[in-house]
Amino acid sequence: MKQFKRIKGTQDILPPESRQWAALENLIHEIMERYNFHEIRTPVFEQTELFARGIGQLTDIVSKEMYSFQDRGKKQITLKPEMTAPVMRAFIENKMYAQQPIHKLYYIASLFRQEKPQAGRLRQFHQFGAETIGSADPAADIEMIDLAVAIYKKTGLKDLQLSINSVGDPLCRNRFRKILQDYIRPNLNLYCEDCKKRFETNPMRILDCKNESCIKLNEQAPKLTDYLCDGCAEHYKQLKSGLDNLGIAYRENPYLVRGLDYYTRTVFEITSGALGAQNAVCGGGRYDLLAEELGGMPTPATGFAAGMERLLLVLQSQQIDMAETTGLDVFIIGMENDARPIIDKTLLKLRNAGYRCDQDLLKRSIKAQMREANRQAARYVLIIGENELNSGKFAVKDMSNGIQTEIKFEDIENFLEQQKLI
RNA sequence: GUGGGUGUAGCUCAGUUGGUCAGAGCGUCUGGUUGUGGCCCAGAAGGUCGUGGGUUCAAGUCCCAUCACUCACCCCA
Repeated sequence: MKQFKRIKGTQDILPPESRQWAALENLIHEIMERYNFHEIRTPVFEQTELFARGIGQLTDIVSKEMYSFQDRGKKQITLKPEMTAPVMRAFIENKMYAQQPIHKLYYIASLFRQEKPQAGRLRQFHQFGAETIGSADPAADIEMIDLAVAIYKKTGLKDLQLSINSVGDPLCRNRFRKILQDYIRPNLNLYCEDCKKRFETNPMRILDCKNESCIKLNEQAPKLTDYLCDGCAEHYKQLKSGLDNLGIAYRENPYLVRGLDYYTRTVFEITSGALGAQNAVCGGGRYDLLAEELGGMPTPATGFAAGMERLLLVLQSQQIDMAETTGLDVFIIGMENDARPIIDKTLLKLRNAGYRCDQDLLKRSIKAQMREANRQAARYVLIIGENELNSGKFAVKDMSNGIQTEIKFEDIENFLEQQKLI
């Protein structure tokens, strides 16, 4: 028989690994609510055009990485490759601006990008993130960075690096673009092939090139932060002093350019040395023009997105276990068929009372069942065989010390109560 | 799309210049006195050595192809 395999770039998250995921998700919910962000959930797919318009036609994501298809109604559909555009779409479509002037939203979502998989990069992957829609104040950017840092800190992660930059607004960016092109043009033929292509389409990216000779050529290159307009410069200055005020360490990286077209002013990135080549664990920034681009009223906004697989990889490399491993409170071993009703009722009663309990479902020998109880790290084992059926008492074994006592069937809950397991 | 690496029991891997090479550890199962775990001991189950060709008297072991996985480039979370 043919066996099925998962699609390339996808993963099965199995126990016990799934416990790490649940712990991380719980932590995200907790911190987000603490910062007064509220969860938003959007569909896994959207009209293709939403992403083409929102993210930018020329970006790698849109031009070559989207999972797009035509549905039976001949509509162009795309599995969402990122969350900011869908969130903004939902904000506009649901007229959320009419409820109140500012919305602080967060999400945990599965995203899809058809790239070649490698360490820390999958085709179906997960991000959590937040968006503050409605505020142009640098305070919103500061809170956003603070929020991301707070979540990482809470996981116990160490050695993360925060990089920040300002990419200005379209006016100062276009002005800078010409200045930059003028600087590069005389030496353009010395740059790598990729950069030659970028020269017209996205010259800012040339500054971000990792090619050694390009890095050399760029050493004296002008920096956008030196050419910001007054408004953008002031915004950037306030961002930095705000981070200083919170004691959040950052590194200014004038060459930090993000891959999505919608960013304005603030951009930032958090990286970890513990990862391989895909070391960006979080990226974000301000996107004041996206709402208009998607057909809404001009609405300033800022946000970030963080990769959960990558975060979990770093946690693993730093040997941080977020999911406390707890064994069972009670494991019930039965040896007689007649014990079935008592086992079932006891389990129901104890589970309702909040104890973690289980039983053997394979009709195994008592020895095998004891081994199972041990494997499950059960604290107490209740044994019920012929003798116990006759006496109306469980043989109760404390697995931590091997001491065994007898407890009446109906007294078992009181007994456990006294042990203060919960 | 481009390049590198790897594919042997459920898992992690040994398998020398082609000729007891089909193995180890872990895991699983069974047993080590009557109805009792962990440690220890004994035993068992489990693999057409990714797949398909080829070379050879003989191929996990060489050659070719193919598939899968993986890492890196590009880019990104």
